[in-house]
Parts: sequence; structure tokens; C-alpha cells
Amino acid sequence: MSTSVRVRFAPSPTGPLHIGGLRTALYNYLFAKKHQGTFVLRIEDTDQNRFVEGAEDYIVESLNWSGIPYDEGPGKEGEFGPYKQSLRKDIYKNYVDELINNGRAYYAFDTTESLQKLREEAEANGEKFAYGPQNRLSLDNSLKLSSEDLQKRLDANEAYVIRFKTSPAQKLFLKDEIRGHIEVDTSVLDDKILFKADGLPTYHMANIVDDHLMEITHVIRGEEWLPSLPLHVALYEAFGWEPPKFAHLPLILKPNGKGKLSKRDGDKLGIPVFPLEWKDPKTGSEAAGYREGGYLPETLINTLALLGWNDATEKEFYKIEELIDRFELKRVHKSGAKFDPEKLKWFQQHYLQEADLDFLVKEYEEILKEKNLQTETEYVKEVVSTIRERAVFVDDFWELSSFYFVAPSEFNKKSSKKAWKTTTSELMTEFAEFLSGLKDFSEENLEKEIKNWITSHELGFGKVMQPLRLSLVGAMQGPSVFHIATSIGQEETLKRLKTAINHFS
RNA sequence: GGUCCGUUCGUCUAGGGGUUAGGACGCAUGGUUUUCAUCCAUGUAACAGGGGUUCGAAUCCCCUACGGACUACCA
Repeated sequence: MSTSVRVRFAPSPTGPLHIGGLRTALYNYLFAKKHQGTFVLRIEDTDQNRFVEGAEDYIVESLNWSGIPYDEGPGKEGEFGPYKQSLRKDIYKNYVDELINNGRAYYAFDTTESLQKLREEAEANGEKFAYGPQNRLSLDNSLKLSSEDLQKRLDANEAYVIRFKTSPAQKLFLKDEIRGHIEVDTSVLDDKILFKADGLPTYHMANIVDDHLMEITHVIRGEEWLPSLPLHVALYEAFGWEPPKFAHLPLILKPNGKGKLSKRDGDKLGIPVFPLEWKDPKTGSEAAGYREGGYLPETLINTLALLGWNDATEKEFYKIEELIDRFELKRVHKSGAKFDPEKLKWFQQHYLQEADLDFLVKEYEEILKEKNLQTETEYVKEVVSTIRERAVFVDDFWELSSFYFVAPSEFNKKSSKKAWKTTTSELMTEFAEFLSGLKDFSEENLEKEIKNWITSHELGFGKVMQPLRLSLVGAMQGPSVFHIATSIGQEETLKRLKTAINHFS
């Protein structure tokens, strides 16, 4: 009997992985690693109608990019495979048969149409139709068939489903690791379908069998599964298996208003809801991803980790190892959390500052290359290290540093008005002459010389520095003017000064 | 409608019988930076409502309101 922790993330390959799902995966990962356990990825593809091409690869890639790779799963076969439910068909069949044989499940021949009709009738009376203990004997199923009649219909290849025979009026005491004890009366349960007419199990069936066979010790999943917890516990009981521990995670809600975070909300606020960009193979619709949006995986992980969990300290920034070290299921919240784009941005800014300089340089060089600029890595490195503190994304670099590479194409109107007065052109002409005579154009010497020049001319610093900045940058922004001038060089500095003087004269 | 879950600053949250109800994001103000951003400092703002229990309730209990999930031959 093994006691090591085994958890699973069990998404359905019906489309891109939502960040709510990614957080579920993250918490599973953290819990597994914290306990030196195993993080399993299981693909729940028992619904053939909803299968979407590429979704499985997307899930795997998302996990990898986010830095929470799985230990066992598709492509990483362990001793509990296969890890795709469509490949486990035969396994489930044996287990349902077991349930039928011991009277905990039965065949039902009711057609979709006949059930639909019953549902509509009930609704017309303001009631809700449920296939269960109250009415199962009046419906078309094996409970009222002799074994010969049943066999006859099965032999005739009549379509059927297999339903769980839920026990009437019994109190079920459930325990959730996050929410504590929950008491449910089984009389509110219905006879859920375990096996569909297409020969594949439903989620409920497959999930119980797989979790048992894969020796899953803790089921950590979204809150939307809480209502089916009684069914799942009842199934474990019917099989005589010991159920794993359960933990249901709160939802991630939209920033403003109410309800779950959706793709629409993301589009509206300009934040992605998916880790990676996704293009739907059927509809062709595209959805933005964090990776392509320039977010670092650390940003997403840190944000998601703190959305519904904290370690009771005032710490805000966590490396994945720190999360693993401090994560506790008991400290996961019960209530849903609204996603805050502002805080996301704050984390991103932080992680951009922490990012490896060489990595940022490499990324920026890609952008510069697209702009057909010939650059030297050392120079780009110098530029990136001085402007990165102003950036949130690598994509901000160009706007913040274009003047290190090319002359400004225009002069900001407001800044021009403020910095360039009527006498400025004359002054700057004289100043340019002075600059052209300088031998040592290093940042240090430049600063010293310029300051001396200004003082000896009995001028205010702003009188010279502001037009100089405007000439070199095109606006009143950016790093030290001396740094910029030294970087672009004496010749280019003078050229830009002349351009500005001509422009404003 | 039914079942279940939830509710502390605008947002993420700490606190679980006696606290000036703490922190972070945001926002505002000031400082630094002769620019801008960063950075730093200060400020802003909350226990959903009503009943109990108790000397004392944000904290325990009940009710109400509000929010959410589920209610498929989907997961």
C-alpha cells in the first residue's frame, strides 16, 4: 500500500485551456511537489462530439510554458497508462458490468426524445424531471424486465445507456479539504448515466475508475464539480473502494460585474484568458494568449497562485520553489476571486525587472531585426539595461529607446512649446559649436563640460538641457541626456541638434 | 424553481471572542530624478443587513439579502 501523494489534472480537450483551468493545474502541481508526489495529466476525451483538434497539444504546451510540467501523462507513460480515456474504453466496460451484476446499475432504453418530452411536461407543471428512485420503475429500463426479455432486447441491438441506481433517502457525510464537512441527502440525487449509447463512459464513471486505478490520493478540481461529489462518493461506495480526498477550488471571476471570467471579458479589457494564443480549427476564431502578449510565465504563475490562496505572510512575489514550499490546501479560499488586470500588470513589471538581461536583449534584437536595424549586441545590452526599468513588456522597449537607434521623426508639440522659445535656436547654435569642439565625449566628461558651459554663460539648466533633450529624443522623456548623447555619439548628437534648429527656425 | 457553496477597503487578502481591523494593487499628495518612468514616503478606503449568545462579536448561532456553481447519452 503506497502512501505517496498522486494528483491529477484532468482537462477535456475541447478547446484552449482557460486560466481557471491553469490555476487548477498549478494547485495540483504545487500540492504534488510539496509532498514529493506525482502530478498526472489525464485527458478526458470521452465526448467524441466535442473533440477539438490540437486541444490536447495545446494543454501540454501550456503546462510546459507555464513551468508546471506533468510527471505522468500522454507522452510520459508511467505504470498507470494509458492517460487518455478514449484509449481506456475496455477498462470501463468491465467495471460497469460489475455494477450491473451487483445490482447497483441497470440498463435503460428510454430514447432521448421520450426523456425530452418528459422534461418538457414537468417544466410545464413548474417541476423538474429527474430519472430516479421515484419514477424509475415507470420508465423503460431493465429493472422491470425479466432477464430473458432483457437479453432479447440486448441481442436485438437496441440502443441503451447504463444508469447508476442511486440509493433512496440516505444521508451522505462528505468532506472537502477546503470547505469542511458537507451533508447531503441522497434523495436529491438522480440515476446518472454511467455509460452512453456510444459505448463510452460518462465523466462520472471514467473519472472514478481512473482515479482509483491510477491511485490518485487527492482530487483537486474546480468548484463546478462540488454538486457531483455525492454521486462520486456513492460510486466509490458501490465499488467498495476507498475514495480519495477531495478539494474544490473557488472560481476565478470577471474583474467587474459578476460571473466567471470569459474570453469576452478578456478581449474587452485587453487581457488574455488563455496561456497561449489559440486559433480554433473549426471556426477559425482567434484568442489571445499570455505568452504572445509578452507576459512572462512567472507573472502568470504568481498572479494565479495568489488568486485564491496566500500563506498568511505579507510576501507578494513568489518563485515556483517558494510556492511549493509554502502551499497548503487548507489555506485555499472558499469564495471566488475577481481577476485584477492592474495587479497582473504590476507583477509583470516586477518580473520584467528580474528577467535575465541577456534574454531581454535577445528578445529585443528580434524586434530590431524586424525594423531592419543593424545593431551590436553590446550596444543593445547597454540600451536595454538603462531603459528596462521603464518597461512592462519587451514590446515597450522600442517606444522607450528608439532614439538610441534612429533620430526622432517628429517633435512632441507640447514639449516643443515648453522647451523651445524664440531665443532658443540662437542659443543652441552656439551650444552646438561648443559641443563640436569637445574631444572627450564620454558621459562623465560631457556632463562636466556641459554644466560648466551653462554656468559660465549664467544660464538656467533648463534653458539648455530641455532643448537638447527635445532635439535628441523628440519629447521630454527618457534616460539621462548625457547618456543618450554619449551613446549615439558626437556626430549624431550634432546632427540632431542641427535638425531641431532648422525645424524650429 | 430545486440542491449545494460563498460574502472583510474599488480589487487581491491578513485577522477566527477584547486589534488604532494589518498588508498589496489602484488612486491621491509629497520627495528623488534639471525630463519622463522607476524608486521612496504619506494619505485614501472595508467587516452585506437584521436578530440572538456573551461583560464584550468582524470573529460563534439563526434569519434575510445578494452572488455563484450545478440541475445533459458535456466535462
